[in-house]
Amino acid sequence: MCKENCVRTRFAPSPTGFMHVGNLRTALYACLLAHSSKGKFVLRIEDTDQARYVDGAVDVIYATLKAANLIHDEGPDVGGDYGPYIQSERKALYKEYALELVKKGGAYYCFCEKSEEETEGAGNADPADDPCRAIAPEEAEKLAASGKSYVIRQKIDRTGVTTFSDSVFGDITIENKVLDDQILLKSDGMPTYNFANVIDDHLMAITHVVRGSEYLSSTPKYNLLYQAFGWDIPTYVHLPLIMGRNADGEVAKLSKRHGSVSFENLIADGYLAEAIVNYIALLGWSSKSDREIFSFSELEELFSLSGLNKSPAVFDYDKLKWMNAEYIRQLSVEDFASRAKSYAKIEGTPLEENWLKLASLLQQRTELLTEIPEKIAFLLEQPEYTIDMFNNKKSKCTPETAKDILLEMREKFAAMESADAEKITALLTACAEARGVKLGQPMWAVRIALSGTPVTPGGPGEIMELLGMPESMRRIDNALAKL
RNA sequence: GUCUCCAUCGUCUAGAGGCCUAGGACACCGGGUUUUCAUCCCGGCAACACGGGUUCGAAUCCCGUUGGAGAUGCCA
Repeated sequence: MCKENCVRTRFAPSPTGFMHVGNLRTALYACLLAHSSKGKFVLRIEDTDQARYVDGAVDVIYATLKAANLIHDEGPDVGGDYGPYIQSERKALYKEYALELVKKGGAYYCFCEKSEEETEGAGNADPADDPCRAIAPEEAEKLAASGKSYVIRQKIDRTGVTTFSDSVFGDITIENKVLDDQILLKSDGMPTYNFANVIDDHLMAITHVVRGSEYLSSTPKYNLLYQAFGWDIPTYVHLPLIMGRNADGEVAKLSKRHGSVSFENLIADGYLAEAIVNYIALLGWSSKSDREIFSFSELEELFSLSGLNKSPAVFDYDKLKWMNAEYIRQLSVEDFASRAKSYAKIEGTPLEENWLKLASLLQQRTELLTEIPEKIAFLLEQPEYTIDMFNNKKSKCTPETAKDILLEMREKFAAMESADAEKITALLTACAEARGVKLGQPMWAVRIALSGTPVTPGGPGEIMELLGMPESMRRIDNALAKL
C-alpha cells in the first residue's frame, strides 16, 4: 500500500465524446508513471465548459481507458478518498477558493464585458489597465452581491520573472510582464480549466502533473497560483506534441484533417487496441533499446521519465499499420477469429460456420481488420473474370493448359466424397508430376476457376473446403464453359 | 507582433566529448524461399539544419542564424 510519498498522477480529460490519441498518450504515460512506482493513477472529469457538454461522453472515456488497459485507481466510477472526481460536482469548492484568493490579494473581481475584439497582434494588453483592478474589495463585493455579472481574475504582479523546472524540458524562465490576469472563475460560476486544475491537483494530492507541452507557457501562472495559496508545486512532466502532416507537407498539432485521430476511429479503421497503445507509447518515449514491441506489463516495468523526448513527433500511420500486423500475427487463431469476426461481415452467410478455418488463413495476411471483407468477397460471390486470367507467366499457365488441367481435375474431384484440402493438394501435386510441370501450374488453373481472383488467402484446397463440393464443382464447370 | 520551446535518415528514434566512416525500426527499392498474395530471410537507399566558438578531439558543450511548433480564450 502506498502511503505518504507515493506518486499520484491524474488524467483529466474533458468529455468531448471522443479520445484524441494525444490525450490517450498523456493518460498512458500518467498511468505508467504511477504504476511503475506503485503509485496511484486518478481519473478526473473536467466538464467545466457547459457549452461543450456531450451526452454519453464520459462513457466513451471509461470505455477507452478500459480498452486501452489503463486502469485508474480513483475516479468517478470507482470512487476514492479525494472525490468527487467530476468538476461540475465540485463547483462550490472553486468559488470558495477563488474568494479566498481575493482575500489574500491574489485575485480580484472584474466586471468588464466579454471582450470580443482581440484581433491579431493583441494579447499584449496591460492588465494593470484593467479598471476593475482598482476597485476596492468592499466595493467589488457589494457590486457582485447586487447581481452584477462578474468574473474573478488572477492578479499578477508584472514585475520580475518566474522560473520553474520541468522534468522533461528542464528549467524555463518567463518574464512576468507577458503574463495576463487570467480568468479564474467564469461569469457562470464555473472555474476555468487553469484554475480548477490547480485546486484539484492540490486537493487530490497529485504529485506529478503529466500534460502536453502546450501548457508550458502558462505554467508560471499555475505556479503563481500555488504560491498565492501557499501550496507545494507539483512535479511537471510536459510531453512533446503529437503532430500530423498536412496535405501541403507542413506539420501541425494532430487533428482530424490528418486522418483518424481518436482511439475509437482507429479501432473502426481496423487497428487493435494493443497496437495503438504500443505505438503511441513510442511517440515521445524510448526504452533506449532496439526493441519496439512491448506488452503493457513490459511498458509498466520499463517506463521512466528519462526516456521522454522533447521534440514533437509526427504520427505515422504506416508504422502503426506495421505494428498492427505484428500484433495480429501474435494472436492465437481463436483470439484473432473472435476479434476479426465483426469486421468480416459474414453473419448469416455460409462462411460463418467455417469462420475459424477462414480466419486461420486470413491471420497471416491481414494488416488491418477492415481489409478482411475485400479479401473474402470472392468466396461469397465469384467476381466476373475473363479467360485471360488463366495466363500466368511464372507457372507457364495458359487458357489451353488450364482447360486441360480442369478437365482432368474435375473428374478426380467428382470422385471425392467431400472437400479435403490435403487430398486436393495431393491430387494437384500428382497432376503436376504426371505432366512434368511445376505445382504452380495446376494450382493456378484451379485457383482462377474457383475464385476468379489472382490473389486469394489459401490455395485451391482451402478454397474448396470453404466453398464446399457443390459450389466448387459449379465454379469449375463454369470455368470450363468459358474455356 | 510578443513570449516559450524544439532541431540526427521522408517518419519514429539510439547517441549524454573520443566506442560514430552515426545504430535500430517503418516506408521505399532490389534479391531469395513459397501453390497466388502475405509471412520469412538477405541486401540497398537515406540524417547529425547552417555559421562561429570551447577542446588534442563535438552529432554531443556555448553563442548566433535559419527553420519548425506551441502559447497569447469567460476552450480544455
